[in-house]
Amino acid sequence: MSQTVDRALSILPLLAQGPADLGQVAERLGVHKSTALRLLRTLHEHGLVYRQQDQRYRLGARLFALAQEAVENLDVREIAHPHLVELNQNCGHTVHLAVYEENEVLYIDKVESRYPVRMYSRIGKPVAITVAAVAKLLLADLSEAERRSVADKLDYPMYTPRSTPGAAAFLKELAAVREQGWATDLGGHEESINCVGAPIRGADGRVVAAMSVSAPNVVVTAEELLTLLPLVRRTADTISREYSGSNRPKKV
Amino acid sequence: MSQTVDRALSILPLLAQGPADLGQVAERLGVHKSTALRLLRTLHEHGLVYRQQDQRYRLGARLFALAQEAVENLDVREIAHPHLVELNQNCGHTVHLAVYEENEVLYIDKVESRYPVRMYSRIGKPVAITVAAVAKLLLADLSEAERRSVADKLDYPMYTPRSTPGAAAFLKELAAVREQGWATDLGGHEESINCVGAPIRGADGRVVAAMSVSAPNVVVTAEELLTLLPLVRRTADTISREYSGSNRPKKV
DNA sequence: AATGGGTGTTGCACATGTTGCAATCACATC
DNA sequence: GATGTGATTGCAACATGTGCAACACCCATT
Repeated sequence: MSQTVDRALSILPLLAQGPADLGQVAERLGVHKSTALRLLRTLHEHGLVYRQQDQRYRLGARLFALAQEAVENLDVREIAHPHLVELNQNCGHTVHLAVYEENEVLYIDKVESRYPVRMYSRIGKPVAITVAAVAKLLLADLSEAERRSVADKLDYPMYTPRSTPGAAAFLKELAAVREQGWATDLGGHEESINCVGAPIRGADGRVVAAMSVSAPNVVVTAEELLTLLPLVRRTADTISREYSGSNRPKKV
Repeated sequence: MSQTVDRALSILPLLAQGPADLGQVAERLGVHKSTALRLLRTLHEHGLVYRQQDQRYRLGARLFALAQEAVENLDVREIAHPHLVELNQNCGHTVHLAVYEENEVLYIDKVESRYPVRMYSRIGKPVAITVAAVAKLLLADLSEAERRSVADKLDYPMYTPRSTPGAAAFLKELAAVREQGWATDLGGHEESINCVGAPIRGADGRVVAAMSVSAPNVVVTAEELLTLLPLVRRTADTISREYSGSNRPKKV
């Protein structure tokens, strides 16, 4: 909508891939060097872009600070956190909290497993959307049309033989999740890791976030993990109630 | 330098404080509503801004993803990480890695304490710059003029009675740190928490990052923590060597 | 139903801010 | 000291962004 801003913002994902010098930025942006320079300067003044000693540009510090402030202002996260910790203390496994936003699902909180074997994930990192239990929960709550539209847009990487193979299978899985009110990921992302998850709902019943417990096979089998389901659901419901109470919908 | 981009970017910190509606954004930006709308739309298209159900805007998901990608591409971080983990396994305490950038010091990596009592901190969060050991290390390496300039610009909040009280004291401390090649924070940020830190240097000898070990009084006394200093310094030196090797300076 | 205040949104004429060029500078390397 | 690469600046042309005013919309009142 605004050409200049559009160009400037296009620089960010470009630099996210690694540092680049003025010429590279200009070329990949399709503009004259002088134009790129001015845009970079503006980004620099706002701290979103940093200039290293060798003159190349990379993403700057304020970006982290912003992302940090943003995530800390999310109501759900704040309310959920103590409950996630408690759950972690009860079962010892890694606990995740995730939200859906514009075709992406991302972790906004995490409590690390107390076992030495941990799974890799990081707050802010986009979730493997086609297989993760939290992703299924969040997408399952969308309208029929939205689910279809999102499912069509996605890629279906076969992380493991048990990954969701395509849109049809995914939609079927979402329907099942919607029906039963909880979700699993049994080795769909990494062969040896299983998850059980449950949705967190706002006062209007819509899913605002999803949480899950993950553990590797070497610690507990999938069956054992499933016995935690009631506990996970209870925790999610507690958070839902607390969230609904403090956050009465202003509209709708 | 670019008015439009400048205005658009000014929206981000504004939204970081909490969601705002179109009118508020326009007012705080000092522009017409229609202008603010177009800027917000552009930010929205790039995923930096999200529109919630009640029409208000808040920071968007892509911001996290960007910050995430950026931090993962930092060379020092990648090289340092395994060493930080090893150090953590040897001593059990929380280990931090931080860099300096444009008047800010921020954590770029962290390995959690294995003790139940943990200190609060988070990757991406700006460090308490006047008291943290890592901040002292990073600032101590700046030129005399830069140190003076930064020291003057800072605030000196008295987190505890042992916080650095002002610019003069801070500069003196920096000189000492520069001299001795390591730094501490003994209860300067939180009464009961102590840190010891050491610098990580590039091939040209300049400090590129700093690391520290932190532990609360209840776990180890300050004296006991100081006995870890040789280990911390050794780890920092190892990282420095590895970093210098893989990262020969292109210029200067 | 009708009214009114509060939003967010669109179309448009004007001029401001942005663009690309070409020239210049900074700084290596040969 | 010449040569090449990349960053930077000044400037004139004009594409872009701007504010205005009108409109659409939602909700609360009467």
